[in-house]
Amino acid sequence: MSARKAELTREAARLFAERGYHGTSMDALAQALGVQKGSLYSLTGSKQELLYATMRDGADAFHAALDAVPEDAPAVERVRLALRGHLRVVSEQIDVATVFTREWRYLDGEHREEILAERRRYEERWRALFSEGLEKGGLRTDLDVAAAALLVLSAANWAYTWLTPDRDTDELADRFTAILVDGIRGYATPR
Amino acid sequence: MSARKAELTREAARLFAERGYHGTSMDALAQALGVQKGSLYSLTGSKQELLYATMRDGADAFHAALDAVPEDAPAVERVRLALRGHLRVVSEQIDVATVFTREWRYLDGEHREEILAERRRYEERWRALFSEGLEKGGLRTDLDVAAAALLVLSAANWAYTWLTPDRDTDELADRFTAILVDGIRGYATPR
DNA sequence: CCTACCGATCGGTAGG
DNA sequence: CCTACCGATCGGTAGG
Repeated sequence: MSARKAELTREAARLFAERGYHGTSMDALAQALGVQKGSLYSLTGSKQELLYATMRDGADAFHAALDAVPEDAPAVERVRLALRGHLRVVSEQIDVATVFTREWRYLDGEHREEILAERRRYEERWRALFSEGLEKGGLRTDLDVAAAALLVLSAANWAYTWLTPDRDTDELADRFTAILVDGIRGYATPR
Repeated sequence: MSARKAELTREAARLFAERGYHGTSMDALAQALGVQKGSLYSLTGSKQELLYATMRDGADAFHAALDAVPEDAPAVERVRLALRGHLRVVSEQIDVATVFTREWRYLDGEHREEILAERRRYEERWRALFSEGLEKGGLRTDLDVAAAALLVLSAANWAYTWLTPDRDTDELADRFTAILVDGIRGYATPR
């Protein structure tokens, strides 16, 4: 992939994140790159293709973050690292993460099905984090695994709306984990 | 407001939620109502006005839900009821909640500022729930109030993507609260 | 990478 | 609520 094409893909992600897919015209995209609209079509086949490229980047980044979580670590530790990984992707690739999280519905045809499958698989892997923790021990035995996974992943999926580059995402992930692990109730809990 | 105008607003919310503001044409909206496009303009001044009407409905519904949380209840109970209220709005007005949560950025001018202020105020009220709980007691004294509010409200804000009419939202809110209150760690915590 | 263009569709209006 | 229309813009293409 040429440097120019990479530039186009990056700029497309930025505009799709800022104005939405349907709110971004090929003309605006061309202006952002300093060329005429027609010139874009030597670098990409269509606007849809640019959306799909961003989606693939997002799916790959989020799955790679989960791949880095060690399988043999304690359950609570795995959740902490998974959350760190997710927030790090959002922070370092905010445009890609935003488009992946919010604009997937504007994909057409097979690409839509493919990305939807990636999203489902990602959620599935998060649920496995909790269900494996329950099996191997480390999580309370009466834990509602589905609800716990839904709670954490929901918070993670909303992060693109408030994460700014200046925030320490690792520390924030650890704060979330601390709340999630020991709760908010007001009496001493065992350390 | 005539019944016909209410129908238009409802249908606009539905299409904005399904296809996004920029992905919904006035022609598609007219078709959904079984009239010609030009006829819509006797019921509304513009497409923006329809977006704004939906936003107002959303802001009013979410704030009304928080109004119903008693001020003198214990902190944990207030969080539980606030979460119930939020999820109930999402469940009962899924289209309005979706548009309010996801499409506010496509509002122009003063309406945009107004709705943004409503959203900020809503978040502020959630944070107050936690900070008041910390002051009056009921929450652990070492709680990171900002992180706790961000965690819960983030999860709530993502709910429009997975809440279906068949789910018992009150029960789900209670499950979330249970996890949040006592944590997920695997040893007995005091009841 | 540009110029010039395609048919289709956009939000909105006039006049009835 | 309809018909007929407005200028602007849409994604995309041809030919260079």
